[in-house]
Amino acid sequence: MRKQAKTAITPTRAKDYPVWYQQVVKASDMAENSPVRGCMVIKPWGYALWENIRDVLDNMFKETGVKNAYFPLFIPKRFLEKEAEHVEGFAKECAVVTHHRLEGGEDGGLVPAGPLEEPLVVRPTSETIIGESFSRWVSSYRDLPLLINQWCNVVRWELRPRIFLRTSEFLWQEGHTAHVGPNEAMERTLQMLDIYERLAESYLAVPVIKGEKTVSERFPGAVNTYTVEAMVQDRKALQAGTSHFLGQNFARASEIKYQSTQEKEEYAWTTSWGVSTRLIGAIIMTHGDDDGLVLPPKIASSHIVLMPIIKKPEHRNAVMDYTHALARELREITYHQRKIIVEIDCRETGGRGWDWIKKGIPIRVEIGPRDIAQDSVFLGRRDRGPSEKESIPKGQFVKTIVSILDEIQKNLFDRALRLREENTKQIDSKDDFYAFFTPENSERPEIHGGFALSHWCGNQACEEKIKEDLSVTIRCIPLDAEKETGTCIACGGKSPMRVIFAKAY
RNA sequence: CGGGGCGUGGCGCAGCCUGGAAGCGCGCCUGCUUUGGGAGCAGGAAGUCGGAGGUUCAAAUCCUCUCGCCCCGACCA
Repeated sequence: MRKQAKTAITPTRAKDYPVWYQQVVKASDMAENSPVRGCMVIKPWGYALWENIRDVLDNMFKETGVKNAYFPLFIPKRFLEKEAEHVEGFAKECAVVTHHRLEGGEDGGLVPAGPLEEPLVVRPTSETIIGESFSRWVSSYRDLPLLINQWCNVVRWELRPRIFLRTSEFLWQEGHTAHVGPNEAMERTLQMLDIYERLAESYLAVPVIKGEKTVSERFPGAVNTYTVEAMVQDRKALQAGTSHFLGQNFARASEIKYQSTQEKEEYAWTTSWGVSTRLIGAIIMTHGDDDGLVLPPKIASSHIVLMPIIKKPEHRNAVMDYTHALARELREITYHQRKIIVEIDCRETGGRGWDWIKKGIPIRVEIGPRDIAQDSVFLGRRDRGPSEKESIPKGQFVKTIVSILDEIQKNLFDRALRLREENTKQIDSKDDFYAFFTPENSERPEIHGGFALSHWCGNQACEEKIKEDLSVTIRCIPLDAEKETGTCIACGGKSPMRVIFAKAY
């Protein structure tokens, strides 16, 4: 009967997922590209998400004894050269500062002058410079464990940037700890992984799988790398956080030594762990729909927008008073350690409701004279269709707002989990495996594939072969994987367990 | 950096092949009208057609170079 249902975002996810993603970022007013390729301007609506993620994590870290500190942006080049694998891993993507001054050039422009004696590298990660500090801070077993975190930006020169997912500069937190022994360090590594899981699942409503990375996917210089992997709506894997057991590699490189109770000099055992603004990309791709962003209430930039409906001037005062009174009432309510954030949108245009849908605000409330007469509000929820709105008594709304938000939060998680489960397959035959990861339309690949739980013999060559053939990699070896013998999907050799294969961001 | 696609008001697009006064939809501003759930009518503001050269009487349109964005590949949180 009606013209086809319009979506607020074109193209839709099914039509062109990458372009859809960019349109959501734009339409939700979260961020924009900067004049510098690969960098982004994070606007208030996007930055608020980061602040909320930061607050949640920061508290969790501190509950486990971690302290915040700040280390310099610039790292002397020789520091990066200390750990061989580390050098190799990061050398290709480092920004290097070689001068400390600009001088007037011939054509009125500026030219770099004052060359530095030793070039400075803009931190791609801070293991080396923090290691240098740690080496001076640690001398006795009594100084351990040393538990430090910093919130900062880092730079990794990216060839193919994607806003929030892979930018040349991004914001993150990097935790660095030093311990007396391997067990304690490993325990910390996994403890932080648990925190990332908790952040992802109970705050971002993003289901994740904890696992260990294979050798080829490991952090350069690490002994083990652990990850939380999410599946986003085009069924690709997204690494949402990593935690590394560094063994004594960096302690050796940076001379982090302590005297043990036996009066022996020992190298410390270290860890590092981080999550970045990439998480915002994970939120967009996990929950967003064809009408735009969908924000999980627990970390939403704002929770509710109130939209007064004023058709006749004589109603104005009554409607505005009612709206402001409701806003005051709502702002007193605490939702998971945060006061509820209420927006009031007084624009008198029809499209404003859609602006808020595109921004992903969990709850929209329309308030007009008729509602006021019944002392009720007209409510729209972002986990439901744009026109599935209902009138409910104001008192009830205020009383149940927390549980409504919780319900939305839960619905988003359940929906995301269902998507992952529906697209996770145990695959044992090589043909099925190749078919699973091959689109029907190779020109314009449709959304296909997912997570394949398949056997792998542990041989790097097999992993490499799959990657070459299909651009599919082992996302992780799940920590809770059951021991189950089988045959390797690539070579047919013996395999002790299933791992997760997927295309990845 | 290699292959493919695309850059036209804030957003989405047409026009380009065949050169001849910059258009459409949404949004924005003003006014009037209007069951309260993506309103209607009328008027209006806003673009050096990504940038630089060139061909031409005339370039959004043809040619060359360049920059940016998206996809595929190499690299990666």
